[in-house]
Amino acid sequence: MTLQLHNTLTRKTEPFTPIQEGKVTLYTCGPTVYDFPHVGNWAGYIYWDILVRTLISNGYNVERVMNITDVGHLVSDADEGEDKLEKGARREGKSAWDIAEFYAEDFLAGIEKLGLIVPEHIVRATEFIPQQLDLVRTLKQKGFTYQIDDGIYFDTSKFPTYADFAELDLEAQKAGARVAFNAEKRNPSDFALWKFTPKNEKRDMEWETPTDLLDEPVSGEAKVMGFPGWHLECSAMAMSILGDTIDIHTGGIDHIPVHHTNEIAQSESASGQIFSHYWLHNNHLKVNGTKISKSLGNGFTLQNLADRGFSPLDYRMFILQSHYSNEGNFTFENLAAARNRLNHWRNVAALRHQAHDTLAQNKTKEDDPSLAVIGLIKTALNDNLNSPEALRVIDEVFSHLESHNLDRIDSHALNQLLETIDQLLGLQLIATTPDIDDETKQLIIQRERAREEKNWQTSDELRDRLTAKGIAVRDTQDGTVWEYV
RNA sequence: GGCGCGUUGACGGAACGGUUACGUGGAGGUCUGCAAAACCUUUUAAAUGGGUUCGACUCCCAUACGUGCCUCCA
Repeated sequence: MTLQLHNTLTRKTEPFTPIQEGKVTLYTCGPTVYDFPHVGNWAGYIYWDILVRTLISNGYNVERVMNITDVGHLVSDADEGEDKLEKGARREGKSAWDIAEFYAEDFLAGIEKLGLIVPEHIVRATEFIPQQLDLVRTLKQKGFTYQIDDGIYFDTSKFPTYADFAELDLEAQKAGARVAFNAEKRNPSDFALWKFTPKNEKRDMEWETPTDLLDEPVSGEAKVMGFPGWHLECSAMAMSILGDTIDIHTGGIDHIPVHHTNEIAQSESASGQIFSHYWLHNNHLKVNGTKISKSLGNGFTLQNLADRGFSPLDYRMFILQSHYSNEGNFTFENLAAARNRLNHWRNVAALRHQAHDTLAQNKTKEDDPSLAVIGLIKTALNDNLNSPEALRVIDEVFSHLESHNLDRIDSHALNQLLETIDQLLGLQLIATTPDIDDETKQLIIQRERAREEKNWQTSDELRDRLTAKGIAVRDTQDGTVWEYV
């Protein structure tokens, strides 16, 4: 099956065809680094990691950009207009730069813990200020911008297809708007490309506004300091690194109506080209049936999970159990179910240390269930990243393997299956299931001897010693099999 | 007020117009020196009401409930 993806642009699941044969350019909207990422944030990154792995398994060379938003992402609550980074800095008594650095590092550490493939380009908004200003300049020269008191704005009425991507009803929104909008804006949907630092205010992060971007002097000041609007960075980074048109752009569904709509407007207005051929959006994760929000305190972090005894890979398994377009529900009970499933898989993976590859010669896909299922896993993922289906077929083959005696298992084929699962799903089954040491093996052999002599007391003692080492044994018709406790 | 999405068994969660999803948990059983694991069985599955159809969890309509977004909130 060729790769099919659901494209938000067309609202259809369609075959994937890259611009350039054999190569995929991919942009993933990354985090705003003002706090620890929570489980909902990570869910998206896990799903897009599966996308990358699936693309690679289809033979594509993937070049991927992920941004780290370290400036310009404003809050909208009571203290409207404030920058999240600056706010975080005030909260913690540090500078915005310190805040960005700290949480960016934490994010990168999380990528490592979850076994996510690191994007080729992880770039920070503050490293791309000149490119962002260039983009504003181009838009200004083409007549898409205007200046008001607090910044330079994009005139969405100049981009006739503005409402198409999110299927917005701009008139209806105008009528029903809850929040009073900036009266100086020409259209309610217009958004800031570049904001001016308010008078009598000193930001940690600000840059001089090039004079050629200004329609008129601001309050007679010689130097006008400012900072980029939040949407600008993604367009500037994507186009300057990957080109005017990219293959795939991913993000959370919340980005459809505003952020991605604005990205499309400013990018396509500047370049005159299609910005991205495919747009993929992950649904949001709920916690205990409700939205994740700061005020509820339900935005669990990886550290919160670790405190309760759950590993990042347990969480990865939990996420893969539901489809990226499905609204997931996180509870610790469900996470425990995922952990149990993963532990079960690890014990199947451990069978490779105990089986032989005597059957390996002349093995074909038809002969061996382990090899046969590899194709099924790829087919599932090629069907719009259907990870739950992939897990299902793995469960089936694992169940099949377990129900047979060891001598029916081909360790060579099992190894190949495990490698494939690790490549496609990143569950690190091989890395987390080392062989037992020689001393432990000796204990198992001694116990088998004791059992042959029907010396139950000795064999039970040996079993206890093995348990203390974290190894459980089960006695089958053709010998003892060990597992991790 | 506007626009949208969802509602599957104890819990999570897929596919599919007609066949046991699968996983986790509970109960019983087989096997076993005892265990464990595995296997088998079981744990009334499709919010409600209509319709289309030979046949609907799967398509259409309505109702209820839940939920998301509405201009800088993952």
